[in-house]
Amino acid sequence: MDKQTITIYDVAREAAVSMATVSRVVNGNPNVKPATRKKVLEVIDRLDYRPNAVARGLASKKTTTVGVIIPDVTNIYFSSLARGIDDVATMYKYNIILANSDQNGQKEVQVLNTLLAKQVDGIIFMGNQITDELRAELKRSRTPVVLSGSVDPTGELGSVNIDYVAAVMESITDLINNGNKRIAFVSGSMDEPINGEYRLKGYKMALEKAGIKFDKELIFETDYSYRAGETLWPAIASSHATAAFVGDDELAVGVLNGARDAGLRVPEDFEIITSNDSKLTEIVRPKLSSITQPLYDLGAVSMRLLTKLMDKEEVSEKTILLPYGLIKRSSTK
Amino acid sequence: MDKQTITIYDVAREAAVSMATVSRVVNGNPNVKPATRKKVLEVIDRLDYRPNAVARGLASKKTTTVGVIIPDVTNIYFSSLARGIDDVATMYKYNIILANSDQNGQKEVQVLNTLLAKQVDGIIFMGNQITDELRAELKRSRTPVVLSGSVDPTGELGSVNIDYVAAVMESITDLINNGNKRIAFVSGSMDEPINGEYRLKGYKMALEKAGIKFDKELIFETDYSYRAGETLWPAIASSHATAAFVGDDELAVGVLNGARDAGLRVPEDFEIITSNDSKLTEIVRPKLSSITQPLYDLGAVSMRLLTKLMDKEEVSEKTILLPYGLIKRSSTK
DNA sequence: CTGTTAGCGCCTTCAT
DNA sequence: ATGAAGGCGCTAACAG
Repeated sequence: MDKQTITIYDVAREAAVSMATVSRVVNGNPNVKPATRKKVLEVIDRLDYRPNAVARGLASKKTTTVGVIIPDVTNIYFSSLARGIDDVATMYKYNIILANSDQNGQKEVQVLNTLLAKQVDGIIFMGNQITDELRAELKRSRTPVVLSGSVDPTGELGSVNIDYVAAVMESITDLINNGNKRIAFVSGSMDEPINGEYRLKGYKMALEKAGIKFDKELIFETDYSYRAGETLWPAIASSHATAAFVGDDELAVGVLNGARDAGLRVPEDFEIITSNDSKLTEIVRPKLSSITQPLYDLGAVSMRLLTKLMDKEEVSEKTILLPYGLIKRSSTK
Repeated sequence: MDKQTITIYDVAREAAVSMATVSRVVNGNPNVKPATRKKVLEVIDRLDYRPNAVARGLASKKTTTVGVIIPDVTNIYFSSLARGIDDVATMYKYNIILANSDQNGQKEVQVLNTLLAKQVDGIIFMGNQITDELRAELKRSRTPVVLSGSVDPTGELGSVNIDYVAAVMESITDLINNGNKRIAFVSGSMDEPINGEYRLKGYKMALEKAGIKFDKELIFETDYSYRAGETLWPAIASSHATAAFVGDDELAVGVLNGARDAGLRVPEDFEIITSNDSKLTEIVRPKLSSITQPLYDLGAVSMRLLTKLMDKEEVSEKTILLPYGLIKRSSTK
């Protein structure tokens, strides 16, 4: 009936010591005579005792679990980050409660609240938009938070990502150097700072430097999905763009397939450069040129930063930028 | 400093009732006079009180969280299941602790133990092999378990999947009808029952029915990864197979690209049929023909089954088979 | 080095 | 309908 009935008290009795002592050996407290430690360990083993993490959490006010809010695990970009997060979490003895939010402000707030109710020691948030309500809740709870692969224009939250402005500027410049004058900018909602502020800025800077006039007809806003890219193709085609920068790999693959299924040759007739360098870029044909960013590391570093925050260590910089690169595969000339 | 200091006790004092009453309204216990309920609710709102789930878990012995052991979130097949699991979990007010195992027996046992230490109310396990040790641990803990998308030959664990034998048999038959006599069977480790028993059985049955002799040279065992498929291609080529059944989509894409990069035309020169009908099958060119299985639903149903088990409801059948299908896309004639 | 004693915040009988 | 009291299993001072 009961999950497990052996408590620290049983061990104490069997080993003829106090529960405090048992607690000490369980927690690796050095103040225990080797002999009694051995004895206790033996009893623990014999009784197959396992500390109840919930009770421990209540008493110590630390649950060794962190909440991870993710738009959709099914998206390879986010799941890659998640994997890095989990690995580092495990390394530091934490577990993660994963919750999908679909980038929906409502759900995010709700999920955050249940996470806080569960007394998570910290939170990692993925999502490109932070509603005011969410930000408010986040601040009210005095729980450490770090954004993973998401920017916070205000800089008040910990975050780790790459220099989107520079990365996009570089990739656009590349496209320009290949002779393209009309370059489509395809992304998710421009309301998301990462698109509307950072990436767009990089795009504009590159154009400006090359003396090309900005044309808002070349800006395409849609979802982060394969289907969205495919569907978008006709519109891109009629904009007379000869190349596209795309903000998400799945989306990029959609554009790629849209173009090819329409009879265009990539990169001869149309060039594409994408943003996340996920597995997908190598899986499709032609392989997609991409901004490279260390997805796994982004997650891993986020979690590492969070551990510091949770330990109340001093961190010199709450906003960490990881190196990015540009890899030319076969979707660009 | 403290995460949250308002306790049920504060609310009780402010509302001039006992904490028992507050507990009652919080838990929706009907034995509370509407008037006092209203008063309490008001104070709760004013003080912005939120029940501490850890304390609640300790007292009630239920944490409303379930553990999910997954080989790798980054694999689209598993993440699709995970998404279904999380959605249903949310629906039933549960949260999931997600832990990656890499299908490594050691890690699985370890992860299982920390999950149990955290007093999860139930466990969903994904992974194609259950080591004896793991099975033993699973049984010892009296925690409900259901396998999601994984078979348990012994049938003692709850599980939800599709009829792999029939599905594979059907797809192989299809390949045979297209004129193929030498069909490669590409899968993960044959030690995994899903491959070595179920799928292989379907494969053999189809051959037998068509009067084709089984040739073990056509059996290829490898990892579930894109790279593995690509790497495997030369071997497949030299086996003179004219078609392949593949047990995993990423792997199948690897084989596909391996074949195409080697100059073959698919499906004219080589046919491929894969197993999971994940997003990938539609993303690549040619699109992959596949056994179809409701990935999201597999996860969702698993979680639903788990809720029943956790509630100690009677379940007529612990092994649930969901319908599968076969979709002919462009990698088969 | 080891034991005692309070809680941690909430649920749950048992009375009233 | 409501209150009082005893845990749930463990940590954390505080004494010795």
